[in-house]
Amino acid sequence: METPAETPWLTSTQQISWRDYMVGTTALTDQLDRELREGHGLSLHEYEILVRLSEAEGNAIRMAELASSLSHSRSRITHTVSRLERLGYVVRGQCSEDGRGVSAVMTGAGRTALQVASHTHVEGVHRLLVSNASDAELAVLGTVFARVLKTLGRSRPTA
Amino acid sequence: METPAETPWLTSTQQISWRDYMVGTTALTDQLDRELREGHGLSLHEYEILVRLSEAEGNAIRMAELASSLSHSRSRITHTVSRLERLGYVVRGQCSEDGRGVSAVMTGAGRTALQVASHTHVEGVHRLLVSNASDAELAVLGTVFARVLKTLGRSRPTA
DNA sequence: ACGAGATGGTTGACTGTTCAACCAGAAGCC
DNA sequence: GGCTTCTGGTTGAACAGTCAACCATCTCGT
Repeated sequence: METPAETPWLTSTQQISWRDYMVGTTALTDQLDRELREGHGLSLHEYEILVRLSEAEGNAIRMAELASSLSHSRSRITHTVSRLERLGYVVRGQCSEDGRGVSAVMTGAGRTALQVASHTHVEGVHRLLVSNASDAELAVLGTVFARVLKTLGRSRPTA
Repeated sequence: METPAETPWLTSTQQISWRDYMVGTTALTDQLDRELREGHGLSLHEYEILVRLSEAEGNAIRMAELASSLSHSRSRITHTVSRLERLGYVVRGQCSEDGRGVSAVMTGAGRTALQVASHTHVEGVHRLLVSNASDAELAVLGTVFARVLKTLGRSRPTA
């Protein structure tokens, strides 16, 4: 922990890949977020929450589970869900079986908003990312980041 | 623009890849940012700016160029450079050849801070990403996002 | 040479995220 | 039962980023 020991410097090829990835990801998420906001007044993060809810049993997911499934902090989820609640797309419900628990539940309006917005979103993902990668390449993205997630394991923020 | 025409829905395989990528990227950048902050009081974005400056002729780059090379808005660069200036790692300089131009110039303290922080950063990138991908896979990341950047072309924010 | 428009950069208000502090309920221990 | 500790969730302040408005300078057409 004291001496950095041998720092494993990246080769210049690796550096270039890393940089393209970093900048490209920034530009991509920025653009998707912008399109969703302009078209539907919904941020990309809000949209992702609605997607998770739409797939869940009873359209309900507990806050902590939402947090970990998106790699967001609990406090961030609290704020974002509050916004969605203000929009009328979600309501909070008490969780049976755990007195502390709170679950976010998607409303009918939320489902409708999601369905409308999904066209914009999916079209964007397709145009910007999917059409720029073969199925094999896209699969590489997926598996690499699945490994990253596994490496990070439970070391995610809990504030 | 009116009818969404045919929305190109993703296959479920594509969806899984997309989601792993999204969540994994969030977790990865979050972790790298955290390590840099805790170890060196520098955000990942600030660090990236210092890297660009360290590679530039005279350790100086114009604000707009910095913005486009990082896919950040100009206003964002203004704010971030101001922070770096407050830290003493950067100073602003008038740009010869263009009266409007301002260039960020890295100071000696900035170079030192960058060198120290680079161990943490590179070690993190290696541990979390590089060691989770073969060279070929890493290259795929790079080329895919290079294509994404090309697709986005000059449609990046300019505010 | 001059006006119209594009580009470069900053500012200030607003929105979103983080962080630390906090309360409430659950779980484990004796 | 009554501690202690851990987990779930919220809160409010501080901080980072966006957005729109703004001024200055450069560019180009005429």
